[in-house]
Amino acid sequence: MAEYRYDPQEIEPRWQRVWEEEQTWVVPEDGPTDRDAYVLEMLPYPSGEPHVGHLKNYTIGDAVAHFKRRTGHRVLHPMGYDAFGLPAENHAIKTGQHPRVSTEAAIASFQEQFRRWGVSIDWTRELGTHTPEYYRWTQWIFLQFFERGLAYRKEAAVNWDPVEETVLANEQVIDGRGERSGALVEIRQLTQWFFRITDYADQLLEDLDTINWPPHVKTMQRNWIGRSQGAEVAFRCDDTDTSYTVFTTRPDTLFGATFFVMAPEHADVLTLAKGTDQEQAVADYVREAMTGDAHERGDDSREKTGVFLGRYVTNPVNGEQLPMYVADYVLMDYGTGAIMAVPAHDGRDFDFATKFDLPIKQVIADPDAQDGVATELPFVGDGPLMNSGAQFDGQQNREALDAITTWLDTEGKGHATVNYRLRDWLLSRQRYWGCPIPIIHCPSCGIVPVPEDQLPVELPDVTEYKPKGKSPLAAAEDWVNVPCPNCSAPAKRETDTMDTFVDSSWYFLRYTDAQNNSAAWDPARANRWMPVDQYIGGVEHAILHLLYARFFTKALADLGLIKTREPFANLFTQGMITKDGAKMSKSKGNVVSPRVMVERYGADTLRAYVLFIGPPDQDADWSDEGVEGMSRFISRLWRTSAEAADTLAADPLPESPNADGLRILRKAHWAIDKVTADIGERFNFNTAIAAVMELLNELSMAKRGDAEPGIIRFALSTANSLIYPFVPHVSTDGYALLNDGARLWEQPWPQAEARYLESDEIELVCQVMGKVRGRVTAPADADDAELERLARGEPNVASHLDGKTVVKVIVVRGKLVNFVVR
RNA sequence: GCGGGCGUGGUGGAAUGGUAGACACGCCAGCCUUAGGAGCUGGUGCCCUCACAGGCGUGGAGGUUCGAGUCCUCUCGCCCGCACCA
Repeated sequence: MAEYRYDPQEIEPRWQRVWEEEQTWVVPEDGPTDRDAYVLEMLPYPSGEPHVGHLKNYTIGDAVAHFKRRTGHRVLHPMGYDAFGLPAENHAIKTGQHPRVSTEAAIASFQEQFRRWGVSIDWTRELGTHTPEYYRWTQWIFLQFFERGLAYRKEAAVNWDPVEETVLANEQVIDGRGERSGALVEIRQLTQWFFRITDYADQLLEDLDTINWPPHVKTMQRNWIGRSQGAEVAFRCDDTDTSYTVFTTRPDTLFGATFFVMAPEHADVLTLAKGTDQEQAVADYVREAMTGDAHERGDDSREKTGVFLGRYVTNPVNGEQLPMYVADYVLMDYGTGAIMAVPAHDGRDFDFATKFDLPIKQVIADPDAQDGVATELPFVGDGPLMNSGAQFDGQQNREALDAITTWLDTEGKGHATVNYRLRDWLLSRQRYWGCPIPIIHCPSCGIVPVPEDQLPVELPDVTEYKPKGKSPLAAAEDWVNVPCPNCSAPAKRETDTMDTFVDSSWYFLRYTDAQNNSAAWDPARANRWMPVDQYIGGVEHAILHLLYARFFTKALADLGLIKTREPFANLFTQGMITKDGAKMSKSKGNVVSPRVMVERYGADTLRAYVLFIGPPDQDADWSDEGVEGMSRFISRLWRTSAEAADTLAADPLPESPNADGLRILRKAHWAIDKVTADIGERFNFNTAIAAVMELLNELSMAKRGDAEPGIIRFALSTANSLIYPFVPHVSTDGYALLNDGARLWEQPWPQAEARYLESDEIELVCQVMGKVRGRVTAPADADDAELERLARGEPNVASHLDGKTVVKVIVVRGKLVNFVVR
């Protein structure tokens, strides 16, 4: 055995050279289009060098791509880089090095590692979102959206990250802090660019039913979109002769409204208070609320604050006068920025009413309480209405909800409506390293799109990357000052850049036609490949990237540029690899470097290890010992193959194998069946690898017995063939050794033969009262009576039946017999 | 608070309602070796036992079933997402 030494550092580059020279993974655009498959992993953000999370991501994707190829598909499996972004820019601020330089160094390192790992990528379609060849089309798409009103500019209260000195999208604010900087976000009133993603709220929600995604990701998207069915109801303020609309999901509680609350940001708050003795108090409160910390304001355990406005509105259902308040627990950006308060049936309103000593009026009877009077308020359950006028009293509240809405509608006082939590996507960033927004501001023409033939608007070089409240691009005066494309008067370019999530919202389309210099893509090519058959990435993108990409796809479909309305037909979200139970980070010093590991063990061992560590959708903890174990297995697989190739006669499979041969043949077909299902029907890569381990264990010198050489060779070839999607190099090498140089990647996937999946004998489990008392060998085709007879004959079973009455016998053919005794 | 997920040996994890712990790590013993972070063989849930036989065992408590890790109810713990969203 000693002379067969597994050397991944020799084997892996040797096969990589073959695949590189022959362009094995390039998928041509000509040829038949049936059996096409598009396998895609989320593109990496290139920074430093790849980590084990990348290794896992691309290993999963590569396994799927290889499996699909060998089961007869033409597979598109491309790679690119999400290359714009803040880390490179922050690095530039610190060092003065152009972000392009550090980014491209990182890209080079990623390319080198992906090749070293042997990932089967069609490199002819490689892209970087930071190249003018790519972002030209990002800008073009922006202009298409602009023309259709899907991209627009408005002044709004937006999230300002004081550390990054840029605005952020709602999706990038976590617990009131900037996603990257961790700094408390401030609210600023700014004019910014938005995408009208809210136009697609319903479609984004409904079409979730048409795609095969993990349920928890769908749920997260549903919650984020936050569709609420309810009603808009108008409350009139007679003093000022104006009407205020509120949104409520509970029109059934309208009769219980006892006061009215507006958000501090509401435009009319100051006007309403004007001339009342509350004027000063309101002004003070609003100023305080607007400058306060947004996160603290969002804390629902904080005591309620607010101020009386000195005015009243009329409750449209009963004419009652309700005092108006301003309070910061009402948010301007949900609903209408004003609410009707029903303290008896809403916790927040209840807290406010208690603090300000406002009336609390129960209008839904508690079915569990005598007289319906709830023992504890607020009461949020269901029950019949009370105190709601003769017309509605006694009706079940959920039914009354519709009745009241209908009544409001006929009275012209309100109507049914739907509200969303989803906000339009704020895409402007006051930063340098991003895609320039192709817009020119002209003093006379206003907002003018850059004409298509002037694209791309290239990012100019600057020397100062640090933002000073506005984009660093503003300092590039030669670039900023341009004639207006309309009237030729002096005008200025937009100096904000786009959120990097814009870049990654359409890259999967570009791969289908990556080298096209006259269009973003040829619709025929995009329609050929789209949607992506299998998308793979981290769950951290469940909302941001995955929602944005879906929005882009729908908008582009409405523009007639593609046919598909959903980008990713199947989604797989991989779990994180941790070390010692913690997320890997430089500061913790627990980072495992794939580069170092691959140098020590070879790529195949690492690839197999990250898949064997556990189910790939779950988090898993890295173990150096585990890698050792995988290294032993891979090495044993190769050594056994190499030795068999040298020492065993290359016989065909025998007509009638001996007992050992048959056993091994059966094990091989069992493994084919198991691995095929584990890869093809689920993502059970860990158990697929375990099945190949079992097969190899069966082939050890001690266990192979008298099995024929032809069968040993076949079983070893099968082991290599089955494990190929995970460890392409070693399996290709072993297979070639065993099969006279045959190329494994060109072999069809093995087929399990039914006649070897069944044996003519089974092990019959014998139970008494559900407890296993023995096992006997039985013919596979034995009938129930025969199985019962065999089970009764098992000595230990017999002793457990002795002196008992058998009241029932359960026979499961081919499996077990269970005696129920008394 | 709302929504989703997860609790199985010393460890990672396997188990269409039908043999709990596949496969692997670790550990123990043995072989081989000048040596081994190499290779090979065997053992390894816990209790009791020389062994056989037995008892216990999938966070906890009930239930359905001939039979429950798996299905149902309640409960405890952990993780993730959203959260003053009217």
